[in-house]
Amino acid sequence: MTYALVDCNSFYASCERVFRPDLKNVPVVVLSNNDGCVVALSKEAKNIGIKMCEPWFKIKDSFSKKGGVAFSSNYELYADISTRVMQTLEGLTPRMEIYSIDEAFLDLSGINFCTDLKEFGYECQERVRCWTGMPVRVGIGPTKTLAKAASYGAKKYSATQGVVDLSKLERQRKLMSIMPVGEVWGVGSKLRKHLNKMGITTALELADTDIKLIRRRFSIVLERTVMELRGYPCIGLEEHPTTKKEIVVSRTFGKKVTTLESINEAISDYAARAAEKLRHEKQYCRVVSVFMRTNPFRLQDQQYSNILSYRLNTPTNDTRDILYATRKLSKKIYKKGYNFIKAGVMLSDFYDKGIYQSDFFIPECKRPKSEKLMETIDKINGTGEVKVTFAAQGIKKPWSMQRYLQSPKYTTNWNDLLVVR
DNA sequence: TCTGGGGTCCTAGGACCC
DNA sequence: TCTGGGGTCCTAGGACCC
Repeated sequence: MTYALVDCNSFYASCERVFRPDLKNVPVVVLSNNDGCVVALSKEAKNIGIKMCEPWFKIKDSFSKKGGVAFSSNYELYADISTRVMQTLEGLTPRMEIYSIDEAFLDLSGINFCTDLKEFGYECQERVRCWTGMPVRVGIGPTKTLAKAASYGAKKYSATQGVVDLSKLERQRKLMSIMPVGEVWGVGSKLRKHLNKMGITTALELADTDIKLIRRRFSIVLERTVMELRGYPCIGLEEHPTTKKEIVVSRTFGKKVTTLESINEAISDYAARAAEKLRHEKQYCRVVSVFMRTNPFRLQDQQYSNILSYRLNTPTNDTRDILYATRKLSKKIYKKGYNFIKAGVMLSDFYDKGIYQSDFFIPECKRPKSEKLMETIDKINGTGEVKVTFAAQGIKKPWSMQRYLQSPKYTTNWNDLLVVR
């Protein structure tokens, strides 16, 4: 096998730059919801010492003084640019897997017979840059884990100009010998600490560790990672997205919420969004859960966190059924006298349409014309600004998130089209 | 004042069955 | 004196990913 991992450089920050060429060479950061903390940063921002996940309020002043520019998250823009990048890549290979909003695995089997793989990598870069304005790097290897490692090398060492080919064993071992084990795909902070204690600090040392020992001390997951590092593919290409097993919609509130009424509004809003996602998956759910919690960073506040589930008699994807369940649940777990900062809705136990075991003793109560109604709502809400909502979702939504620094939706809203004077 | 959101997979342990 | 063995299913929790 030969895989290529195509990875966008500082994806969100690069998206902000696509329509703002003046930001070239300027430190750029993108913030999480409510302008909470840094979730993406350009190379220039890294160079002036900004770190991933840093709370914005702590670095705001010094960052602006150094000439940096910050943006609130603009997911409409990022999703659209992502689609363009993926469409461009699809033209370069017969088989590919969209792995995340900013990464794709390409199957290069066969391509290595017609062209030099490194050359192919540069062609990829050039085409994506030309067609979408997005800078990418390309890592190539015989397994997905090695392709990931190659991408790490391409990011870390500028001499590679963003393309690394690990087809050859000696190249694999050379890079792995200088790659910290924590950078390996599948090794997180907990595993890293554990491995370090055993004296394993580089990717190469992990690759050379006895496989039986790995299986005994850890699990089959790490065993696969080790085999992949040795060049034996254990993780295949997933071309077609699988149906989801759960759907979560949760948000931190723009400001603290104390009354059941407001928290109910927020939860109903998330429930409606979750139901919409469920219908998009063409699935029906049987279990609905609700959770809410206070702000753990406010040590002076009384803390409370709870989650509760409700099992419906019949799987549904009708927003009204889900709203009924979430209303019951939030009433049960809500407690007076607490400052809530976050809540969420979770849907699980999915079924395909009409395929489920119904209860012998409880008569089914199907809502009339449910499908047509939901379809119509989704259609209206999918077209633009005008939204049909349920009364429970509230009107003013004082709890909704705050985004003070958002860029225009250049590619998805007519009013936000770029104007050139 | 102020700290994100959305997923998957694996394992251990308990309940329960014959 | 002495109390088995084998299996499934479900759930919670932990780890990882972007």
